[in-house]
Amino acid sequence: MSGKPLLANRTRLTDELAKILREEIVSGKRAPGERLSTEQQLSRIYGVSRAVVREAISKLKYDGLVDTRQGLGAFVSKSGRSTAFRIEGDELDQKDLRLIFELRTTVEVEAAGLAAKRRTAKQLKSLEKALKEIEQAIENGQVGADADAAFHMAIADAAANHYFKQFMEFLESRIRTSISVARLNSARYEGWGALVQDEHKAVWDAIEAGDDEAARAAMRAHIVNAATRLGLQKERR
Amino acid sequence: MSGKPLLANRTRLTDELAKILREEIVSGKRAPGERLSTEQQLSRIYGVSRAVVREAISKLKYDGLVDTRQGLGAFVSKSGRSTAFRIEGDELDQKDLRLIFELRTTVEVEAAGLAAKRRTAKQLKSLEKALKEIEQAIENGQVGADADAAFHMAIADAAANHYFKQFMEFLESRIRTSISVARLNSARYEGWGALVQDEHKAVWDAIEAGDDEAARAAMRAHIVNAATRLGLQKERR
DNA sequence: TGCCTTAGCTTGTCTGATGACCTGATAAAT
DNA sequence: ATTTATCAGGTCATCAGACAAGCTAAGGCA
Repeated sequence: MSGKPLLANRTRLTDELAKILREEIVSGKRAPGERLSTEQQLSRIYGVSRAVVREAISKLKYDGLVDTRQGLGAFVSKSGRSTAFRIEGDELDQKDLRLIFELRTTVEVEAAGLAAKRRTAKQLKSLEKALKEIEQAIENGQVGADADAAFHMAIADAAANHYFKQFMEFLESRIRTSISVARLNSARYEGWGALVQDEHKAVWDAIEAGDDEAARAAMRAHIVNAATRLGLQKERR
Repeated sequence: MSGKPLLANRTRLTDELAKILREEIVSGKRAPGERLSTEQQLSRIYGVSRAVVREAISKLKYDGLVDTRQGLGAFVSKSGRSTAFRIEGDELDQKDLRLIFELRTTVEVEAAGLAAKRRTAKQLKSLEKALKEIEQAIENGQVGADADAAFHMAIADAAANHYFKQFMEFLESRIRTSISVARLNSARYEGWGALVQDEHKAVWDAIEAGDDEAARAAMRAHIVNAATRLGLQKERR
């Protein structure tokens, strides 16, 4: 007997309504500051319960598109812009991945520079530890993706700006699955791991020396090479 | 009687619960893939109604931290990390504002560099138009915040990377209110507007000339100066 | 064994009700 | 007449209970 919706493709009423309302706002159909219909009205208009309406509005409120005030109603917020930075979609195509890598490069390069200037002795230790773990992973023939991520996060720590760290974590986790896929398709060759480790070492040396310009250059080289290895861009220079 | 919460600082139960659950997940207390307590259990545990629990979970689901499946339950998503980048809090203090400015500087500097390399004739026109509008606003004695934002967004357009643009928009809108406050407290003096406009002009010149390094330098100088004017950092150099 | 049914749990949705909060009008006090 | 207190109505925030839809697993039946 059917039982079709085994997949999670069933759209919840809540999501549908949220999508409709969002469209109306971002398209400018509803002006900033304008008051939305009441929950009861929306409930009648779209033929759903008030609970669904509330959850839908809750989403928009969460994104900063609307503000609600008890006893007053819900209003389109002034800015009309989202207060969250999102990267939609599960599977990112090469083009998007390349663009995101561009953003990531920018942030991580600067983070390396800041780390060189600000790193504490303790943070240097963490970096060294991460470096050694990558080395071990490579020796064991593993990919070392986790250790690699730990190294980058240690740099973010040393940059002493938790917004950098949060954003780098976000980007990393967002592209992680796509990268795993790309990694499988990327060519491997003898000495691959040693090459990567040389790049890491260069970044570490610069950070230890407190040379921010060198750290930036080393990190840029590392990420550009990583992108190249993943087939995201042509060889550079 | 009380009736204390006349201010809008009243925290909704929904937000409180969402915050608690979020903490548990990002801190790793709840492992990826793990099943959350049922709505009824959470309802009992935290002493709130199921509707509140549902809205709280809905937020986490929206951020990609949990997945829910009808008849099964709610699960911490595999990555355990958010698919959205947020900056919480309404009023940001000077320290946070300074850190965010650091991130913003990084991204916008690179955007200016990319714009210098990629800008089309049409985008150059848009930039010029925005520049003139700022000039006009200054002549009329206005602050020209909107025109200024338009200029920066035009640069983001020219950078030909919509993730840069989205992120710049996000950061701009996120710190806008805080900046307005800071702006009121910042000292103004004769020739203030002309100085700012000179900085904009320098950025424009470099982008028009296609000189990415000059564009980066000019944008960096502009934002650092802007931060200084807002009292976010000491004079540099 | 292998298929099928069914019971029980969980999320999704609905309904109705109460309390908190805001606005605007009205009544009371000065 | 102006200000202050009170009230009524609308609206969101929260609650409680119920049913529908989807899933799992344990038994029942061939």
